[in-house]
Amino acid sequence: MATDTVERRGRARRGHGDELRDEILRAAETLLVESGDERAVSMRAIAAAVGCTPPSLYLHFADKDELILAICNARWAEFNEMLDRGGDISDDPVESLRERGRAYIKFGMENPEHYRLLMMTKTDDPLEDIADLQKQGAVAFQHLIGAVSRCIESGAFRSMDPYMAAIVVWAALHGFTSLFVTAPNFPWPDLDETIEALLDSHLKGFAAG
Amino acid sequence: MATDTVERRGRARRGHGDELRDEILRAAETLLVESGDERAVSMRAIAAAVGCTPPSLYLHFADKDELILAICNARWAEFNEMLDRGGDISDDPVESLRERGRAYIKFGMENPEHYRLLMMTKTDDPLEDIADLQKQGAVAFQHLIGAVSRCIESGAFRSMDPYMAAIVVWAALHGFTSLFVTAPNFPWPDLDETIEALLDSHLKGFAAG
DNA sequence: ATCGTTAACCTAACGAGGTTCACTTAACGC
DNA sequence: GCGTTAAGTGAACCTCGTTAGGTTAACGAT
Repeated sequence: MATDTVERRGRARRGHGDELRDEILRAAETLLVESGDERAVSMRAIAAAVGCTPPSLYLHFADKDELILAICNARWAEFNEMLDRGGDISDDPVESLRERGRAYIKFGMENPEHYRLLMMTKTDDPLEDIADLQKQGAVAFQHLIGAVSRCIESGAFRSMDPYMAAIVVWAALHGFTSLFVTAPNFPWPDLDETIEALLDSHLKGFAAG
Repeated sequence: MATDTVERRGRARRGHGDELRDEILRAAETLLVESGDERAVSMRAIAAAVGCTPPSLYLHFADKDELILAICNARWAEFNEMLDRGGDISDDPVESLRERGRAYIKFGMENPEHYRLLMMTKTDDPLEDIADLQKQGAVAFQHLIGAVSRCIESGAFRSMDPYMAAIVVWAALHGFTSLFVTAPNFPWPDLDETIEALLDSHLKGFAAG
């Protein structure tokens, strides 16, 4: 746990106190990604990386949870963007859903620590605190419902409740992604193949007829 | 965080030092279930609940991780038993797989904290430490592969790699369970219905023809 | 130039957590 | 009774999140 203390950053000019906030977020994220371990992201380690003292963090975040939440918010935006880009690849509704699924799993596998924070951390914080987070998650889910709905409307999928179907798809994507993130050393078969099998089976299960 | 200090337990008789080990595990498990929060399970809280001092815990467990691991091991045994009981309900392979799935989700929903520990905690401990745990998880997985294989052999499922298919089923079951455990306040549709939809879609996806 | 105000920080400390080390106490065989 | 030793303490160390209160430097006004 090499607490890399960096030289002290100079004081910000008046009216520019918010600059510290960004530096904190960047440092925390770097710490998270490089260590790959949430426990390495301590308030003290963040402060050391930024070049300030721990109490200074509290000028911008009420507590550690809020700091972590801020990181998550930023990542959700990126996540959503990736998913939508995936969904936009094809005009065919089923192929579009498939690409959305690929993008989902890809994001999780490439950003395991973020995925863990976003999707695998229990949130029993009061609802106001995580309103933004919920909103962004809800957006992702709404888009997924939309993608499924288009498959149904196009006649490719049998008639079914899109909400329910979206949950089933989400469960499958999240299930594989979170298993992989949790146990990367499991003897997974070829990953691309697995992903396709997973998507195949669902799309067949939903197919009309 | 009412650190319920219980009256001090008497010293065990000579040769019966291991009795403390069981008391520790029971106390830790009670603490985990009643608080529903992993953070409430501190070494100090466990010791207080047992009626001994924190250092005494280290007579039986090398560190906290090992203690938690021991709880997991006990629960895996129970989990596996539940799954197999579910699988034994029917002679029809597909229905048997379905019951196995129901049992899986049921266990997770009824034991959220245990499920979180068993299936959602990253294990980058050296492999020796978690060998038992891996073994028990592997047993569960082998049984699942068996259940899927019987579906294929019976002709109910199309010809496919059972290993791959088992992973797909596992991902779906784990996906729903872990989502529920992580966000119990999400507006889930009727749970039984969701479970059936989830299983239906997969079984249809695997169906022969 | 310098002074007062105040935004932007820091020092020191608290309590809780995991863990360790040196020490004590009580159960048993003799 | 008496030594041996299994079975346990007590006090401390270090890290962590967090807070209360003090300090300092950037700026506008004079």
